[in-house]
Amino acid sequence: MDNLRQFEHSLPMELLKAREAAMAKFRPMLRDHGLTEQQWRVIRALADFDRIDASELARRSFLLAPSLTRILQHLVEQKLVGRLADSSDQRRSVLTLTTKGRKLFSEVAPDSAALYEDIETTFGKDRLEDLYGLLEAFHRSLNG
Amino acid sequence: MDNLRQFEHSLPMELLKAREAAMAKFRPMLRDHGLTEQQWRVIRALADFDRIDASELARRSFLLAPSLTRILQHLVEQKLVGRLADSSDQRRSVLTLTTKGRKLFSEVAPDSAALYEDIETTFGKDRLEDLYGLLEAFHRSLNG
DNA sequence: TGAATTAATTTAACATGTTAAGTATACTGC
DNA sequence: GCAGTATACTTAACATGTTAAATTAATTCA
Repeated sequence: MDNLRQFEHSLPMELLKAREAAMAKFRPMLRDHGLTEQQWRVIRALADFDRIDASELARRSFLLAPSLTRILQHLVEQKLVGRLADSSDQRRSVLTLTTKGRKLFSEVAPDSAALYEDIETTFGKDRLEDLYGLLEAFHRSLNG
Repeated sequence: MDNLRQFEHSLPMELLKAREAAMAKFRPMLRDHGLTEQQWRVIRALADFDRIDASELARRSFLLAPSLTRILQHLVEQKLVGRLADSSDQRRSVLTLTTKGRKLFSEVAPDSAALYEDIETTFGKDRLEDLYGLLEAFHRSLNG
C-alpha cells in the first residue's frame, strides 16, 4: 500500500506541482512585461553573462537547442538580443543583450526579486534553503 | 551577493532540473511503450479511479483542460480509453480505461515502479521522504 | 589533402503548455 | 418559464518540449 501511495503522487508530479505553484506567481508579472518564462530565462542568462554562444546559453537557461533557436528568433526580431558570427568558428553565433534588452532586464529584475522575497517570506527562508539543498543533491545524484 | 546567487539558480529552475533528472529516467521507458509522460499520467489516473469525468481527470493528472482534450482524443483513437456521456449531465463525459488500456497499464506499471525504486536507492529513501515533505509543504504554502 | 567523423545550430514533425474565446448544457432567481 | 449566469468542456492561436534528421563548418587522421 505504501508503494501504491508513493506511486500515486509520484515525485515528478510533486516537482511539477511545486514548480507550478511558484510559476503561478511569476507568470502574470512576466506577462505584464511581454515575456514568457523561457524568454526571461534567456535574457537573465545573457544579463549575467553577455557574449556567450548558443550552446552555453542553452545550458545556462536550461533550454533544449530547438527551443532556444525559436526563442532567439523571437528576441532578435524584437531587438532585445543581438547575434554575431564567431570569427574563429563560423558555426557558432555569439549572443548579446542590446541596449533595449538590458533596459528590459533592469525593469523586470526588481519585480522578479520582489516576488522571490514574497515566496521566501511565505515559505520561510530556512525551509527554502533545505529545499534548495535537496533539489541540488537530487539532480546531482541522478545525473552523476 | 547572496541575493544574486539565489536569483542565479532560481527555485523554478532548480525544480525544473530536478524534475528533468527524474524524467530522463522515465521517458525512454515510456517511449518504448509508445506513451508520453502526460498520456501515462492520464492512464495512471484512470487506472486508480475508473469512471471519472474530464474535470476530475484533469485535476488528478495535473493537466490543463485544453491539453487533456487533445490527449484524450489521441487515447480514444487508439482505443486505450473509452468515453461515455454522463446521463445526468450532458456536458460531462465519463472516461474509462478499455481492456486494451488496462492491459497497457499493467505492462507499464512494473517498469515504472522499478525505475522509481532505482531512484529511491540512488538518492536514499530518507532524503527522498524529506524532499517529498518539503515539496508538498511548499505548494500548499503558496496555494493556500 | 581529402574522406570520414565530430560539433554547432537549425529544421521538421508532433505533443503539450498557456491564455482567451467559443459552445452547449445546467442552474438560479424572478 | 425564461433571462442571466455559471459550468464543462472544446477550439484557436501561439509558444515551448521532445526527438530525429538536415545543414554547415571544424577536426582528425590515414
